[in-house]
Amino acid sequence: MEIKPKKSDKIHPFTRNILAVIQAIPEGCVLSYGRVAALAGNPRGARQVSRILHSMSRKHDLPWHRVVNASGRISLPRGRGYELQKALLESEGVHFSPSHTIDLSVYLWGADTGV
DNA sequence: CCACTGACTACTT
DNA sequence: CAAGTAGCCAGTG
Repeated sequence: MEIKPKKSDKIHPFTRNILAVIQAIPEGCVLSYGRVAALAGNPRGARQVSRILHSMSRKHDLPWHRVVNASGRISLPRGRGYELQKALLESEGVHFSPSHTIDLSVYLWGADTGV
């Protein structure tokens, strides 16, 4: 029978790439929205990443907590997941700075020790 | 199909 | 560092 992609071909490949990228993030590492979007093939799609997380994280098992903004900070407001994300990251070995920021030079996926 | 929204980013003041 | 402005693009109503 003919091979049909079927299955969620309603969404753009970009959207699906985001899911793949996020699921590919190793523990103890993080990625910025812009980075995920770039790896997905759309360096301008940072905003879409957040949207996808909202829509897909419910049905997919996405480690959304490994996604932070370009400043290495959690974008979620307090009481809306901020503390949850922070807890999940710390549980994976990600340390936070005194200013609630993550050292991207150390934890950003693909980044070295910063040296 | 049009309008609005949004877990963003970068630049400027 | 904070606030304002602009660009960006897919999901939802």
